[in-house]
Amino acid sequence: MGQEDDMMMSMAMRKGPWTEQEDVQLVSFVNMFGDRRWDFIAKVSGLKRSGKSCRLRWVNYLHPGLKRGKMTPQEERRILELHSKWGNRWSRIAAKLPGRTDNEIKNYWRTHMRKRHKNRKEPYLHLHRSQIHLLTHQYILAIILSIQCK
DNA sequence: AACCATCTCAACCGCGATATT
DNA sequence: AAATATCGCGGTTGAGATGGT
Repeated sequence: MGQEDDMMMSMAMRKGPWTEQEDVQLVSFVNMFGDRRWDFIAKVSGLKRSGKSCRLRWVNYLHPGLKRGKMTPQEERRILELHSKWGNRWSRIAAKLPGRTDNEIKNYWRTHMRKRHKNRKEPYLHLHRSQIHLLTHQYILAIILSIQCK
C-alpha cells in the first residue's frame, strides 16, 4: 500500500517556499497536536504538504525560541570546536547551540569552507568534507583567525 | 545598464533508524 | 516476529540575492 499512497500523495503535494498562510496554519495545528505526529498534522491541517515538509518548516523556522540573525563570535567558535571534535554531526552540534538548528550550522560551515577554498589554495582544502574532522582544533582556529585578519 | 559569476539559505532527497500495527 | 509507517539525519540543490566588470 505504501508505494501507491506515496504516488497519490506526491501528485497533490506542494513544494517550494512556504507562504505566510501555510505557516499560520501549521503553527495552529502544531499548537493543537504537538510537534511529533507530522504525517497526522499534514493530513488533518489540510496543508498540501508532506509530514516531512511540515516538520522541517517547524524545526527550522517556526519553532519558538529560534535565534535569528548572524552567528555571534562565541557561537562561531563553538561550532568550530565541536566540528573538530565530532565532524559533520550537525544535529549533535546544534544541540549544544541553543536556538540554532542543524541546517543553519551546516550552512554556516559550508560558507566558511568555501571562503577558505577561494582565498587560498592549500592542499588540505581539497579534502572531502568527511575528512575534515581529522584537522586539529588549533589548526582550524588558526585558519579562521587568518581569514578574519585579512 | 546589462551581463555573468558567485554566494546564501530554505527546502528537497535518499535512506537508515525507530516506532507502530 | 515482521511488515509497514513515520521520523530524523546529513548531503545536495536551485532561486533569488549580491558582487564584480
